Amino acid sequence: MTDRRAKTRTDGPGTESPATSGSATSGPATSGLARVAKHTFRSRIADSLRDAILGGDIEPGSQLVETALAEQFGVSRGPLREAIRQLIEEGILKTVPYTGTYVIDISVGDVDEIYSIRRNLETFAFEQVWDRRDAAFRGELQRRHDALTATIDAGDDKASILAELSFHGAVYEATGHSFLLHIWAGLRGRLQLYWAAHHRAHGLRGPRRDGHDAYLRLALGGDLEAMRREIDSHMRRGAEQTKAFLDGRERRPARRA
Amino acid sequence: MTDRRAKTRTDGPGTESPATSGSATSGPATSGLARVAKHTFRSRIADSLRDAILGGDIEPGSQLVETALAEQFGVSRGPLREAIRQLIEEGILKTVPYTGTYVIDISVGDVDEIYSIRRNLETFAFEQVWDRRDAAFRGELQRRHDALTATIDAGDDKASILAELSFHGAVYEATGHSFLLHIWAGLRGRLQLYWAAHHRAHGLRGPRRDGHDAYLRLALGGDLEAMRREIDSHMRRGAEQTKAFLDGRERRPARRA
DNA sequence: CCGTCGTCGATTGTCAACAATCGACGACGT
DNA sequence: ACGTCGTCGATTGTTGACAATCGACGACGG
Repeated sequence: MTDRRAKTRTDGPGTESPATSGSATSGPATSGLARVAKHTFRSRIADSLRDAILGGDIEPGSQLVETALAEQFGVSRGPLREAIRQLIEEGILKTVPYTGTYVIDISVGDVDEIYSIRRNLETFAFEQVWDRRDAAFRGELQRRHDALTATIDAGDDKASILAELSFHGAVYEATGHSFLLHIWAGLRGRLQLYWAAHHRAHGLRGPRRDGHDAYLRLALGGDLEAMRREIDSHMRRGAEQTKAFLDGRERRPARRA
Repeated sequence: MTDRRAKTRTDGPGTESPATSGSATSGPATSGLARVAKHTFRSRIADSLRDAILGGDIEPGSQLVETALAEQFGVSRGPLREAIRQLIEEGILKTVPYTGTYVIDISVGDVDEIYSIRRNLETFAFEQVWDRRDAAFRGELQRRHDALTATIDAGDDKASILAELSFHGAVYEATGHSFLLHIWAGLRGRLQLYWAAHHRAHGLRGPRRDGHDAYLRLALGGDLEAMRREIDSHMRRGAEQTKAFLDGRERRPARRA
């Protein structure tokens, strides 16, 4: 169906060299020909299903039926099950043997975990990058911040979620730290899930047009300690905001440990 | 002939697979009755295959053939492929469509990444736990340190690897931070892979009988800043040691980008 | 009226066969 | 002798059918 999907997801550690424009690896000059995107059903199903879940098209906590999904995707259950297994390991699906597969349910306890670990890792990322912030990095950060502001001005909430994640992701990518990128992919998925649910429930996540101005200024500045404090407060605000939203929908109490 | 129930195949290397995972976390009051261990082939294959890889029974970089593995495990390729997909997402296998599935190859670049992120996360874990270190935590840490020393004295290198990982894992478990535990599982796998390769190549990883004495003393003490410094130096030493080993076996240069 | 148990539909788990693709070997032409 | 191309074996990708298990509904007996 939907071909040519921009594969923005950096999968496991050791895939390819991201942001660095290098490609100066020894050997034959890469003649500019893009690799021809091996089309295997499994990978496309995984991408498509992940987008549907993280984008909020499938309610958190709802059950996925293999036969129905397989027919919907137009494939057999084999590749579908492998895609499901992949998403389970990514942490956005859960399965109970012989019973069912469910989209993970979001809880306030998870929010604290996600934001606390995110504060730690984002600080770590800035420490790694701090003395290597070149013009390319600064330009990229500025560009993504502009894109974020543009989507907010346009009122496109769904795009603003992706833009904000892209903005924060810039630092992780700049580190060139593949394992860190792998962890960030997991964090990003959770955040996207929370925010999408928030958006679906309230319509808006909040104004926050200038929510990243200080963040950007300090990220481009020279005071690492101030940047640490900004990350700290930024995460604290984010966690409070997300938890407030989740507390408001206490329809279903803690159903999972 | 359709009766595959009777097959009592040797479930791969070692039957101690369900050892380390279960009883650590504080679950609901287990009323004495152990859960009946849903036996699904997929999960057992995944555990068994992971143990074989991380334990060093399968050479890093070698290819896994589905048909051969399936026959060896006595199951069909379906469950096997799902287990493989799971291990791929865990980061210890790689696959090239229509070509092959390979155990990840270890490289010196990865070691720097693993130890740098591990230093950061282990510090984070101690910060989280520091003011909540009760008698149970101290006892558990002491107990695991004793176990580690015992395995070293016994000359059981394979067990000492697991004991050291268990010792360090105590802090992560004490945080009760599920996402942090998830990340630690990935780190632990990599470390186990490195150390197993080291052991297979050199026979020993080094003396280090007192390598964790200072670590334990500070972890039980009252100076968090000193603990931070100890983690820092501990990781630095570990990274240097592992990298030195990997540099020594430069038989096969970078075979992949 | 209530508790217990058997039955049934739904869903996941597993299997064996078939198709698509890749890498290498060897024949062929120049 | 060398490069090129077709063929073949090996391996993974995909499929549809069959078996095992779970949860719920309803019959039955108290």
